[in-house]
Amino acid sequence: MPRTADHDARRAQIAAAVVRLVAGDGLDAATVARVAAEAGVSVGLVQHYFPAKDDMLLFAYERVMTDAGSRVAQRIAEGEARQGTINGVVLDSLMELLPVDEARRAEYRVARAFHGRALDNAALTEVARRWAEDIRRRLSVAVQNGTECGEVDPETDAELAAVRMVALVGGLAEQVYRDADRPVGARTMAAAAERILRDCLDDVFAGECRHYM
Amino acid sequence: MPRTADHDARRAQIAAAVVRLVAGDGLDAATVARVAAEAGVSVGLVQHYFPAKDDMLLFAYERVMTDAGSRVAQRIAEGEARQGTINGVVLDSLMELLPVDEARRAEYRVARAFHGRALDNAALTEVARRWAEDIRRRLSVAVQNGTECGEVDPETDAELAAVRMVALVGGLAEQVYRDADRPVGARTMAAAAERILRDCLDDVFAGECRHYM
DNA sequence: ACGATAGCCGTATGGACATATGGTTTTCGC
DNA sequence: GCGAAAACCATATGTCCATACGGCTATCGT
Repeated sequence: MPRTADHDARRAQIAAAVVRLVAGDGLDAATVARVAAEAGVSVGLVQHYFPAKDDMLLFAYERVMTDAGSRVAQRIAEGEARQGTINGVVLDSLMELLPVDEARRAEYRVARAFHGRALDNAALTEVARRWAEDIRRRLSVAVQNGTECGEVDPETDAELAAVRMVALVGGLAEQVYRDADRPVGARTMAAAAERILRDCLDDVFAGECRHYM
Repeated sequence: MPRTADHDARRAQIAAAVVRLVAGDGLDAATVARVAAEAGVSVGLVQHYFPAKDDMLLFAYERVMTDAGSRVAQRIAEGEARQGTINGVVLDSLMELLPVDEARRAEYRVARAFHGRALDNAALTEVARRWAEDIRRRLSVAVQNGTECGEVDPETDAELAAVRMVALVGGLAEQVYRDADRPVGARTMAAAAERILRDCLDDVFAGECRHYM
C-alpha cells in the first residue's frame, strides 16, 4: 500500500478555509487558489480532494449547516438534562440561531452567502431544504410533546406552529444581523428579537405542565 | 447641442435586462456583455450609462426594491379607498410580499440574489436597510393608528409589533419560496403562510374599530 | 449647411479564474 | 530495500470578464 492520509481531516481542513474566506469576504473570495493558500496547501491538493469547485462549496455548506444543527441538538440535550420546560428548551434552541455575537454573525454571513447562491444551484438548494425540514420536524415534535403533556393547547396545529416559529426566527435573524445597532424603542434589536420570540413561544406553549422533551 | 437621448429610459431599459437575467440565471449571469445583449444594445452603451458594473447592479437593485415598495403603497391606497380595517389593509400589503405566483417568485429570486451580495457590498446593504426601515415605519404607523382608533390594544408596542410582522412575513416568504410544494398538514405552504399571517395580525389588531389608515 | 458634441459601437487588453497536466515525494506491503 | 500507488505540488492552458479605447453617427444650435 502506498502513502496514506486522513481523507476526512483534509476535507475538513479545506472546508474550514472556505468558511473563513466566505465569512470574511463573501463567496466570491473563495477561489480555489485562495482557499488553497488559506488552508496552507497547494491548488493541486484542493483539486485532489474536490474534483470540481462546486463539490468543495457544497461540502463546506453542508458542514456549516450541520454544525448549526448540532448546536441546536446540543441545546436540546442540555434542556433534557436539566428537565426544563419544552418552552424553555425551544427558546434556547432558537436563540442559538440569532446572530447576536461575532461567531454567530460570521456563521450567519456564511449561511446567507450560500443561501443566495442556492437560488441557482440545485444541490445547495437541497441542503437548505433539508435543513429547514429538519428543524421544522424537531419543532413540530416539540409541540406535539407539549400537547400530550398539557403545555400546549390540544387544538394547536403542530406543523403550522413549527412553520410559524421557523419563519419568525429566520426573519428576526435577518433584522438582528442587518440592524443590530438600530434601537427598537428603548431596546436593542437583539433584545427586541428575544422578546418577540419569547412572546411567540409563550403563545404556543401556554400551558403549565413541567416536562422535558 | 448634439444628439440627445432619454437618459432615464435607457437606464431603466438596461436595469430591466439585468433583472431578467438575474431572475433567470442568478447574479453571476448578469455580466456586462450579456446585459448588453439582453437589452439589445452594445457593451459600450452600457458603459456609457453605468461607468462601473457595480453602479449598474446597484441601480437595478434599487429599482426592484422601489417597485416592491410601490406595490405595497398601492395596496395601502386601495385599502384606504375602500375604507377597510387596518388589519385588512396590512394583510393585503404583506401578502403582496409572499412569492405565491411566478411574477413574485421571480422578484423574490432577484431580491434574494442581491441580498446575498449585499453581505459584502456596503451600497447594496444600505438599500436593503432603507427598504426594511421603510416598511417597518409604515407598519409601526399602522399599529399606532390602530391604537388611536381602538383596533389595537393600547399596551401594544408599535415598533416591536412592526419588527415582528416584518420578521414573520420575511421568514414565511422564504419557506413559501423554497417549499411551495411541501404540504403543511392538509394545506399548501402558501395557504399555511396566509393563515399564520392572518393569525398574527388578528393578534395585533384584536379590536373592533372600523377605520382606514 | 455645418461643426461641435453626445450617443453609440466594436474591439483590444490585461487579469483572474477553474481546471488540466506532468512530475516529485512519501509510505507501505513485500 | 524496493517498487507501486497514493499524496502532493508547480505550472500551463484556455476561457471569460470588466474595463479601456478609438472611431463612427446623428442631431441641434447657429
